Amino acid sequence: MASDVRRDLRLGSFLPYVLNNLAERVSAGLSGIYADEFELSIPEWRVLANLAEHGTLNARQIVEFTTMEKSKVSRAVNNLSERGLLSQRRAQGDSRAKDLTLTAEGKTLYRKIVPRVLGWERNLLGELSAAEYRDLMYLLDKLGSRLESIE
Amino acid sequence: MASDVRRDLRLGSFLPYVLNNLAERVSAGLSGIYADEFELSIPEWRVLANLAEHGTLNARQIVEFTTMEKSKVSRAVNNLSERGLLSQRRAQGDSRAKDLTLTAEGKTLYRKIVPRVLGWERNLLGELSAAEYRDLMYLLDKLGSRLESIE
DNA sequence: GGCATATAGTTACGAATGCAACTATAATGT
DNA sequence: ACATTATAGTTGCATTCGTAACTATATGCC
Repeated sequence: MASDVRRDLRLGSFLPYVLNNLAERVSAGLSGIYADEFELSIPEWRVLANLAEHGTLNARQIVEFTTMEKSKVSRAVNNLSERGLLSQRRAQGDSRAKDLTLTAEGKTLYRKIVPRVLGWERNLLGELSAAEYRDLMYLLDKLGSRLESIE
Repeated sequence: MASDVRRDLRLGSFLPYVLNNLAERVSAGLSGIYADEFELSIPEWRVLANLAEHGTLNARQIVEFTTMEKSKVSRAVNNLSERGLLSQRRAQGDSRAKDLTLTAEGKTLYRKIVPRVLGWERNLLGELSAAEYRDLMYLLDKLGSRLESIE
């Protein structure tokens, strides 16, 4: 209804602003773990985590999962590859694509990081009840799908 | 309780990951407006919006409100100043600091942008009820304060 | 088959970023 | 008053980033 239309902008209740502030601070806090302790950049960590979760992927699929730029993904993949954390192999059906898979070393590193980041998340969520957590994830998901349909 | 402790990481329900993905996509969508139509970078828009909302501020205060790097703020302020959108004046009590205020031109630009970004937000929030919106903001706020206390 | 178009991934290059060092001024302790 | 430490803001520099151009391969169409 028309009376609901806000005419002035209050940053404190402007969702994009609140969301971004929070996300950046969460990201900074968390990346303290994988940057300082495991020498992974944020893009590298995201590639590692997606490969650990989904198994073999190519770069395009990682782009889809993470919404990172394909050049960013390309560079992160190369860094991880040089460190021996993932292996690349030309895809069977399409020789433009490369199948990316974590090496044993990559999986081992991942398994070391997981409990640390889950612990950090648990600490962050400390004050939320299970119901609140569910609500939050539900609402964020809803916004995510909405965003897709916008464009 | 101990049985609640997750041992494996699922990115789709890992809050930092979900939050960041969403925030980045929201930011990208929104910045389409002030970048393409008004030639403002994200840091410039944030400085502009904070000055519009809070009146005169110095750079340190903008850093506090936005959690941006102070060098980022410094450069955004200089750009806006060169474009005549804000004016700087040495602070009365402290001659290290500069009081920053939007010029008439800055305020005019801001007033042009506000309805566009509010419209965009309204579209994004389309599917959320008022109660859901309240819950979401409440939960994000709660996480924000929690984050402060973590460090 | 052969040409046009689409896609996977890389890379060159200019712009933006973050950190640390720096200048200038203020506040504090003795 | 003087030395020490803290703070406001700027800037140099190396790194990271995003865009666009590029190579190579695949797909669709005639």
